[in-house]
Amino acid sequence: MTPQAGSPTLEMVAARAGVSRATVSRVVNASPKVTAEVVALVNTAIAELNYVPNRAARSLASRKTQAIALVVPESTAKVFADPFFASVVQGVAIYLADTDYTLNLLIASETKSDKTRRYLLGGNVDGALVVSHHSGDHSYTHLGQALPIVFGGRPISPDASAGHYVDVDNVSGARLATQRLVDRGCRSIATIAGPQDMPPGVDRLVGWRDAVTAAGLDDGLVEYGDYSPDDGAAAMRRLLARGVPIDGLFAFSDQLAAGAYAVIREAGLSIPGDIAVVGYDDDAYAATVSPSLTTVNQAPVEMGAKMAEIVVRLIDGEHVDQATIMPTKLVLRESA
Amino acid sequence: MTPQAGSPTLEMVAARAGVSRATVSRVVNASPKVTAEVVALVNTAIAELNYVPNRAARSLASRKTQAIALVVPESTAKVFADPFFASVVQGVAIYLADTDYTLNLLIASETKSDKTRRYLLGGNVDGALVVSHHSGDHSYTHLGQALPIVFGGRPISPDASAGHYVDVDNVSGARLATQRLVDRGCRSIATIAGPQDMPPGVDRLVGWRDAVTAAGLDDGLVEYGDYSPDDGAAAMRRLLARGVPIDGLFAFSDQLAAGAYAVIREAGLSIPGDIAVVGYDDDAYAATVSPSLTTVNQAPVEMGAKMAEIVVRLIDGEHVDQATIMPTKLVLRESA
DNA sequence: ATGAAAGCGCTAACAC
DNA sequence: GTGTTAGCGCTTTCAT
Repeated sequence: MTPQAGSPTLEMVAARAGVSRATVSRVVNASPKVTAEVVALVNTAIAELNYVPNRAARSLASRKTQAIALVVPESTAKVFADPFFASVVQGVAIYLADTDYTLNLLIASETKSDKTRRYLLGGNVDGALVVSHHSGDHSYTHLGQALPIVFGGRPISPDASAGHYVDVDNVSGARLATQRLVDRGCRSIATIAGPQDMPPGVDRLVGWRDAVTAAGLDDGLVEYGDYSPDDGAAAMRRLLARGVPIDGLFAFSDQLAAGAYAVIREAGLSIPGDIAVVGYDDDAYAATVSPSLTTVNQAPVEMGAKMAEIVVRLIDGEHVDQATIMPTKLVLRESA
Repeated sequence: MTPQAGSPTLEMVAARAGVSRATVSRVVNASPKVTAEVVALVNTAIAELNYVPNRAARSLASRKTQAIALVVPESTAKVFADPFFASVVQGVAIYLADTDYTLNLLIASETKSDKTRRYLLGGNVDGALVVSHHSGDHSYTHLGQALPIVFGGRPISPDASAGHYVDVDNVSGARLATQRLVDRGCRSIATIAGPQDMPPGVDRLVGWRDAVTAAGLDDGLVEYGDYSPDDGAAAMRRLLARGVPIDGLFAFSDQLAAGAYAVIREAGLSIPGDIAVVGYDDDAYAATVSPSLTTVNQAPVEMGAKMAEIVVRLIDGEHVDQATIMPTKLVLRESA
């Protein structure tokens, strides 16, 4: 119980176990070529001393940081307000908690984006994860040459240099949602779509159109909005104003559906009686609202975990496909 | 433009600037005693070489990590699903982005809580932040002796050893909410309270009671729930079943209020006409629902920033009061 | 004000 | 299988 300044070092463990520092290092790093007896000896010393390896020293010597950066563009700072991204972060963190990697959370403000760049290139991390609202915002794409990077969301135009990414299958998610409407007998299915300048908006529209035309229905009932309840309400109003009867609605987000709900009620129509509706995201609102909303769940936690799994494999030098698409599932509730 | 393996080192900068490594180090660390000319010289070399100091080496030599851990107990993994915590995390991250500290996000699973402990004590970080749903869960409290720690949320029974914490003023938040009801003329104000085994629940009840009794009203209209919409609905049903007229309701969370909304409508009562209601949290639901919900905003982003500010000051050896209480504000909307 | 030199705690050849 | 020996890139006395 000799009082020691600071924490015990590898050298102290070596002394106590009566072996060399190299051997202790081997044990700590689970090298296969160390006698079982020696391993036991060393582990005992480690336990007695309550030894914890010093990361800085380890990184310096091994030239590995055992750290992974999670970059969140500040414009997307609401990321955390968005349950989808919050869950992605959670998935990443939980996955990494089971590895020896540490997670460095970075808020990359636009103004000093090269502070982030320097950080990533400065040898502070072994790899990086980038999540953004603007899946097109791959301003870090070219860093992919310098260190393993995995993006959340598909780049606008995926080319060879776009790097690795994990995306959600928006096309089939939307198709699933719309098919549900078809299956329950809807014959006039409208959609409140999102902006067409970003992949999710484009893909979901494709999915909706796929299902609608496959069923031999009209694919003209489209109005656009920007994922907010207000936009959803406005779009629904325009849809109703067309004068054509509508018996099914697919909204590109639960928030958009929220706005539509209000307008449908105002019009004296019932859900799902007169109009069945399906949303997208499976956010907190979906389960809470009345009637509860049938919606598409994108398994964001799994997506985050997958992203983390991929950087780690990339760091280990493994080959990983450029694109990884996560499946979506339909959550049936009362609205459709 | 000599091709160099890896990134430029301090030594290379020194060579290029024609000074010693010590001098470069001084410039990098903004030491006051270096001639302006030399500083300029060195900075030029740094810029030309695109030099970025190696963190590991720096930590090893200085015995500082320039990193702060943000610990999130896994039981609270839904933290990210909870807008309040998500915002706290955001506040922390944004604050630290402006400092030289790096943020290490840790999900501490109960099962291997000492992996976390070892990490914190292993010299990996200079300080730590702990946020938890169970503000009573201060299982890391005693680590406060070993390194600066700041908790989010007040400990069950704050004593000298409880360490530093930042909390929201739940008492006055609840008082504010209830007073609003009093001010608009409600004479029979009920509350759907949260569990009384945690500080927020206790404090908000105190605040409600304060305001209600100060107005000379009955303080018996209390029912409990666990912050979910379902519990809110059940509690509201019990409240209505009492047979006493109610014209005002204070719910301990917006989710609780969501449940109450449904029941109030079922009963054919209007909001705020028959019953005015005030929630707590100002979550996404509050603004979306109809009528929009008057609620208490706890400024979670500011709370996160404050926590970060405090650890940094603690790390710098400054004295900081054990408790820091953040103010809350009432957000007026349609429901009250 | 600047330089020389001695490590910080660990890993990684290379010997044995 | 285990020990020896160099560093990894930086900070920091201590001289000058």
